[in-house]
Amino acid sequence: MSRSQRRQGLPPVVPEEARAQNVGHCPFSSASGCGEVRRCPMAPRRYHASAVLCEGGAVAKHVWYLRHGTVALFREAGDDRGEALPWVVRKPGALIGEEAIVQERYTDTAVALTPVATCVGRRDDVLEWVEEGAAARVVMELVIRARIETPPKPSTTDGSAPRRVARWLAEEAREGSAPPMPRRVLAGLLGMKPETLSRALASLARAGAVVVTRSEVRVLDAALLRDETGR
Amino acid sequence: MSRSQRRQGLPPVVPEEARAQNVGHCPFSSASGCGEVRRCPMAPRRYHASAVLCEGGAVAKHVWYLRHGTVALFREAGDDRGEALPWVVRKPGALIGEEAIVQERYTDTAVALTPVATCVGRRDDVLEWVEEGAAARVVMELVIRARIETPPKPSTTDGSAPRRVARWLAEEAREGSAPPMPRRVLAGLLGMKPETLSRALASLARAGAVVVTRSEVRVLDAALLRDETGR
DNA sequence: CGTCGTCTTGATCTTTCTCAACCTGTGTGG
DNA sequence: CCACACAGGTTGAGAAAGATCAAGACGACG
Repeated sequence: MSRSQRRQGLPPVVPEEARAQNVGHCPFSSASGCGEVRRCPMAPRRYHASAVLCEGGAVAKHVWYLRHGTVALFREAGDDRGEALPWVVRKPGALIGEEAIVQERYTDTAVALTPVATCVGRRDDVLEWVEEGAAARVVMELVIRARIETPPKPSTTDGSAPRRVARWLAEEAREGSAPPMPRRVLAGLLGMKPETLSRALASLARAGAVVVTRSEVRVLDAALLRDETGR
Repeated sequence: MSRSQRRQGLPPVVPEEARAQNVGHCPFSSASGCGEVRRCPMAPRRYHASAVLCEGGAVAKHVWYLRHGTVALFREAGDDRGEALPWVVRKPGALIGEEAIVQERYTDTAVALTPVATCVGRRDDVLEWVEEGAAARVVMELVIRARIETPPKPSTTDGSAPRRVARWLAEEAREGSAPPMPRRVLAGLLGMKPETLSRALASLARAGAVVVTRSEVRVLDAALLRDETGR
């Protein structure tokens, strides 16, 4: 796919290789050079695990580009005061708080799941900057990619709990370990309660497909996992 | 929010009023004027209800801007051969098949739920065109808006079936009628089986909150619906 | 007017939620 | 350094919700 972009003349803002390796290169720095003497408005900034980058409903002040680590997005479910559920996990190469480009307030609450390295930009700077074509192209590509990668949140309709868990592991962990995140977050992403997730993981462990510790889920037998996944 | 955009100099590509009235103005036509003598690559085209605009996995040839009607997006669930589930409904003012800007193939299958009016552009033209800043800005805004408006697909975790249905109706139908779509699609969006949706609607009808016919769901008592929604 | 697909309704069975107790690793203060 | 409290996670038993299977009703359309 990056081949076609090159053919079309659209520079791959985040080279596939870089994305794959989670290299923390910020695509904006290169984009900012295009045709105008202006510094990239995005400056490096780190957060510790469980830090809250932005809060849904709050006035938007910043936009982030995620270079390292993972961030979970929570959205208040309409009238569900309090209890916000995670609905997607952003990985390196994604934007956080990009809704600020289009509206005054954040829609989602963003919470770091791991220590996180970002580039932050002040909203005003980013808005001004996006008016030039280069930055807009970058943002456009990042947002489209994010939407492609975002899998619809599964529900009971998409298979039993163990199956959904197996599917997620097959996708996210492959042969290695699953990205670290609290059980309640993963449960939310998979449309089940933490207790159900716990049971599902236990059953996969019993089958010998995974090893589960409190802080890690490691895939032992991908084939076995696929069995559980399919059918 | 549109106020702030104006202040920032970012022209509102889709005026709020127009969006609200579902007026089918294509924002690209105005954007295409900016600074260059080039015609807008998007040409009007209509589809009948249940037409398939594009198929997930197929080589991308076009990108659509939706002016009138609604379109459902289906995604093949990993290994679930066949049985694709709808995961979002696009309304006027959204793009369809925008993944073509970033990759060679469509990710989702797009099906018209109603008669639909669009502007279509050939992928190559759109790619070329997006390289200029103006079009990229427009695309960027549309995609970000779409992601904001896309509610995470609810699961049993987000309340019982009748509750989820009530919530959806309160959001989508307000005091009037719900957007027309097959039951199986709505059921998919709400993370339940058609049978369950049917029962949920029946229970809301029994409570006097809605009137349900085979082809229409009309809200009678929004307050009652809200009761069902909350708690 | 008959056929077909979609939707509804009913009866049953499975799954998952719920509530509760218990476990375990972490961090705290004595 | 140890005891202890605490949050997050696990496990168990019971109840409820939804899925499933099957039969019928309704509407669209030829």
